[in-house]
Order: sequence, then structure tokens, then C-alpha cells
Amino acid sequence: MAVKNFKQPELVDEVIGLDEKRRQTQNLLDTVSSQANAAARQIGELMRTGKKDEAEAIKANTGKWKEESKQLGEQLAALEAELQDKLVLLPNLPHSSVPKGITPEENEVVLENGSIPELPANALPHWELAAKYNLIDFELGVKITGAGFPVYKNKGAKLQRALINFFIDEAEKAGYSEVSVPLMVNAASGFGTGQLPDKEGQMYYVGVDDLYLIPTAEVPITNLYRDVILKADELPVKNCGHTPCFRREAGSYGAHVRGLNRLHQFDKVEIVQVVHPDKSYEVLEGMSAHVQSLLQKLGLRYRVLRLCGGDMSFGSALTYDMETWSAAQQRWLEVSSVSNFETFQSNRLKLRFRNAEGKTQLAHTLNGSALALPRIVATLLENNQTDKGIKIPEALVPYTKFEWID
RNA sequence: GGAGAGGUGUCUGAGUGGUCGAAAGAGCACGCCUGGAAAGUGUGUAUACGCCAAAAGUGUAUCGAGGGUUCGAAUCCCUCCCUCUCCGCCA
Repeated sequence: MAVKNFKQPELVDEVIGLDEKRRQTQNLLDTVSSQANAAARQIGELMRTGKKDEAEAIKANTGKWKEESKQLGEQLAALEAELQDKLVLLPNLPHSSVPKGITPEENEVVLENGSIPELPANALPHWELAAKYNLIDFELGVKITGAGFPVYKNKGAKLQRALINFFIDEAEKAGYSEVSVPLMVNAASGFGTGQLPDKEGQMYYVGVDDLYLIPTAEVPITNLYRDVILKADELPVKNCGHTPCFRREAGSYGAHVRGLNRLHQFDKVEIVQVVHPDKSYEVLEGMSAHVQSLLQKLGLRYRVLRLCGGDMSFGSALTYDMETWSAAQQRWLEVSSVSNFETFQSNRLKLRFRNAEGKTQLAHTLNGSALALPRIVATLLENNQTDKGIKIPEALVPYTKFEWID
């Protein structure tokens, strides 16, 4: 947890102490309940055989037990609630390969791939290209909703659909079966995947109906398996799905979030797996490879980062970020994040499987973006700009049905 | 949103105050039977937490959720959630 830069080590001792107390209390309560149950059975027996007097005699004792068990029950509930409250504040333990560090600069570059695009001398950033070719209207989005909600038009809109379909098809080829899920979830789902309570302020919340707009398809898709006990042969579960994602991104403004770099609403294809604990790191590499294959097919220069403890999300044990090189902005843009949550989510979800001994055991959950659209669009536009217009990558042409944006 | 009906184990479905963690059937698992299978037949078949080094065992809780009545609740009462039928609205 020190690797993860966790600030409250004393919380761990508190949790251990609370659990100790919880067990003691349950023990007491069980004993009292046991006595009361025995007495109730005895009374039943006596009543049936007509020995009313004896029954009445035993009844006299029950008041005491009732009082005691009520008190103990309340204590136990309070302890469990307190324990739970503290427990959900503990982040996941990082995998041993996670580098120490606090800032994104301390992330480890695992590999870089692809060629550096050669741009014409007058190369433009994507927000200017979007205006030049009439692909995206940011101002119109501001009018009808607000900043960070762009309106895609013409070939810009078609490019969205093309990318979504391309990503879904690729995911299905890789064995993921598609699901189409609700865009709003209840609080229980938010807790299940760890967005609550950690990221409460980052989600849009619909108060009248007590629902949250999903920040990622990870939430509804993974929660499909909440309170589920899978058979061993049902693993691995592989799902993919496209959804819009909604993020408040409270407090982030400025030049580095211009254009498509950071949005309140964007489209994403997500891949999710539920796997046997022995397989999860192997699967994580596989998911990383899948995401990389997409970037390769789109002809984008990218790099893979192993996130350092401080930059990793609350629930993750190991995260790879994929970034594409934006030639016109001269910077790397994060387009995917694939993580192994080990049992962090499954513990909250009560997502288990029956192991070889026939016992229930927590499964491991993983997910990753494959891929998020806006920054892919940004780098595609920027890196593929020519004097004649913007060239669509070959792999995408069957989906766009056009080769050039001009 | 209005009126009514209902929520029981993997499923169907009994169960209106004690002997009910819950009949029966199906499914599933294992065994017998068989050349092999089907049929037949026998046994088993929830989850969580606690005690125990662990297995075995055992205690407690759970019949949509929470609370109440009672010595004792699947069963009675209250609140909430959900499902179904009819009406309303509607892509």
C-alpha cells in the first residue's frame, strides 16, 4: 500500500481491531440465540404435552435473553457497518511489478511501437481540422448542453460509428461476446466496481431516481455478474460493449483539455473478463495485446505504460495505459487503460466461482478500453492529415465507406 | 401514475404460528444396473458468518429487503423494493 501512496496506514490496524471485536460479539450473540432457541423448542414441546406450568417457568427466563440478544445484535450491526465503512476506504494492493511513484512521470514505459508520422509543414491540431472539414461542432454542443459535449457532423459522425463497429467486430473476433447495457446504474452497482465511494463526485447523479450515469461500461458490464456464483467451466467470461461514458471531470480546465482531449461525454468500447485467479495476469497481457493490435491496425504510433502506484486507480492491482502519439500536439494521449482488479471488485460484487474442491472462491475481474474514441479520432485526424485531406486507415475503410476526409 | 395479484432453494411448486433450511417433482453430481447409453434405482445437492490448526463437526443468520408482534415467524402486522395483469401515458 505504500507503493500505492496510501495515506492512512492506521486504517489497516483499525480494520483488524474492528474485525476482532466483530467476531467476539457474534460469538456472544450466537450463544445467547442458541439458548433462546433451545428454550423456545422446549416450550413448544411442553405446551404440546400439556405441561403449561413448566412452560411458563421457562418463559420467565426468556426476557433476559431477548434483551441481551437485541443489544448484541445492535452492537454487531454497528460493528459490521463501521467495519464496512472503513474497509471500502482501503485501496487494492498493487502487484509486485508496480513501480513506486506518485506522478505520471514515474510510470514505466514498457514499449513503444509504430512509426513517427511525417506531417506537412502547416500541420493543424485536431480541433482546427475538425472545424476545417466540418466534422465536429464544439460550440453547438455548448449551446445545447455545455462544454465537453461535442456535436459530431457529416464524416465526423460517420467516423464515430465506423470506429465503434470496427472495435466491436475486433473484440468479437477475439472471443468477446457483445452486450448492450443500461447507461444508468444504481448505487449498489457503483459500489460493486469501486466507483463508490471513491469517485462519487466524478459521476453524474440523477437525484430524483437515485441513479448514476455510467463513467464507463465497466460498471454495468461487470455488475452483470454481481451476486453470481459461476461454474468453473463458465470461466473465463468475456464481454464487450459499446456505451457512451459520462464524466464530470470536475476541476479540469485549460489548454491541455482542448478539443477532444477531455470530454464530459464520449463513446467507448469496453472489454471485460471474469477469470480464474491463476489466469488473471496472463489474461491481462492478452487484453493488452488486443488493444495494441487495434492501434497497429489503425497505424498509430503508441506506447504502453505500466502505471506507478500513485497513478493507478483505487481498485486496480496492475494497470497498463496505452497512449498514442499526437504529432500535431506533440504529446502522448491516453486512449486505453487495462487493469487487473484481482478480487477487489469481485469481493464487493460477491462474484464467485466453484473451484476444483467444490468450494466458492472469488474470481478475478479485468477490464480495458478497446478503445475510447475521442483521442483516437484526434490522433487519426492529426497524424493522417495531408495536403489532399485526411487519409482514413485501410482497416477502417470498410466501416467508413470512404477513404478520405476532404 | 391508478387498481388488483404475487415474490419460497438451480427450476417448478407445497407450506397460515412450534416437530420448517423448508414437502414433492424436475435438474445436476456420484454410485448401482448396462457391451455402451436410455430407462430404472440408491445417495447427495443453498449461502454467509462464528467456533475448531484443518477436515469432520457444530452454533447462528437467511423463504424479496428492513422493522414490529410473540417464549417461538416462511406463516401475523407495518414500511419499502421488485414482478405480473388491467387502465393511463408513450418511442
